[in-house]
Amino acid sequence: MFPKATIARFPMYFRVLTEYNHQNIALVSSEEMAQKLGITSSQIRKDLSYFGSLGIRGAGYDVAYLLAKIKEVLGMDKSRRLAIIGAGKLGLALAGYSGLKQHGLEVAALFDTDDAKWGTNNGPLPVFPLTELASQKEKLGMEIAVLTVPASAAQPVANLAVKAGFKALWNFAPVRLVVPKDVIVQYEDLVVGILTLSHHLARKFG
Amino acid sequence: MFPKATIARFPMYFRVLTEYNHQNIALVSSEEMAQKLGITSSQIRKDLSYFGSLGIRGAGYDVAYLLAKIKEVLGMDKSRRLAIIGAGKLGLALAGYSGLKQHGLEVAALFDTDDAKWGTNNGPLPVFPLTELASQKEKLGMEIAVLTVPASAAQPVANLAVKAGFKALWNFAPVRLVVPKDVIVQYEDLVVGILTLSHHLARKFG
DNA sequence: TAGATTGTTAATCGATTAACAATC
DNA sequence: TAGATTGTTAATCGATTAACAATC
Repeated sequence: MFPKATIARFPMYFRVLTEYNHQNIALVSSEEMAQKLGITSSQIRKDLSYFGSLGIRGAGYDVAYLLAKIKEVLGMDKSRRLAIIGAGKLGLALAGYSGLKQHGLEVAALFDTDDAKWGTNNGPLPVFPLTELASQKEKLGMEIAVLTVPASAAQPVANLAVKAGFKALWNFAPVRLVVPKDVIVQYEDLVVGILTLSHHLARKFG
Repeated sequence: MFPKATIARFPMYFRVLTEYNHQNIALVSSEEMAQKLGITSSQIRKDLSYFGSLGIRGAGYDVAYLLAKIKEVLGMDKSRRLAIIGAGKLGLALAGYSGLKQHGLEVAALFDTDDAKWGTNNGPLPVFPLTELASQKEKLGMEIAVLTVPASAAQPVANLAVKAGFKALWNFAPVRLVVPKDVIVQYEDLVVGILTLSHHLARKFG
């Protein structure tokens, strides 16, 4: 629909606009934002233009208005609830990650097959048996399933999430998932970034 | 130098080849890998071609040879040591993340300004005062600094890392860092993926 | 040799950027 | 009106894909 590179930059726009908003700056030009973000002002204007004529010629962009628009595009106008499946280190770290809440995302519960993890001992959030995924989804109104399980468990867990009615999966396991085509999967591969660095180091220093 | 999209796919190639290797499969075609990875065989052949003529016409690719080559490209032939700066939830989760070790990356130590975190109580790895960054870098041979600190601390911490001699930074704080041009920064923005999902949900269901 | 699959070219697709008319 | 900055077009750049000659 919209260029995915454009959508990927919106969180960055959201943050810079939030900052301007806190500083009570009412108007900002694409050039000012570009400088701050290290990209071109053309790119910002083009990205925003996909969603209408959001600025004021000769003046810039109204910070509050643009912020509202960006929240709308990113689905942040409504608080989205997440289910984290896999209460291991990564799952628990994400559960406590403040960046999620700052972007209107709320972890509602964790799930695990390991009964030693069930309950509310691991932090402020409850860990439920994986078998309760479907019922808790309805009860707590969760929309996105976060997969922080070992690679071998990812596909079966994805099947359960699909059966439970989740239409969006955020998958941290390095495994291609097979899902019905009305279900979207976002893959998060943490090693790509650091291996890119490793590649550059190897090129430069061996 | 090489297309960054190509380098970003190499970790995926590494994993699929490791799997073939474990299954004692000696030869594999670009088409077989493509099916498994959900991409085109053209793309695989093109990606690999940047690094030489790595396959055997009519036969495919020698798994062990290609694996060695990919490790070399990604700098995995030598174990790279990481310093994690910021022993919060995310830092500790990364410290214990098995995916790093599986890709030849070794967390050697954590650093924090909070004296309550110093020592070896948080797990198998020591947490040092941030003031020891430079001395421990030399002692432990760390090359990559991982920034898991709050946004407000990111730039000062990056300055310290640069002063300590780190030439590669893996930055989880949503902040553009200013560094000398011989220092590479890889930005990791965890909210991009999930906000992309949120965007799709908003489009489809409101 | 016949069959298979690579490596590479050329075409296509998508994303970025420069430039400027429109307009506040 | 004069100055500024948007929104949009066209040019450029980079990445993907199809097709096929080269060759095992």
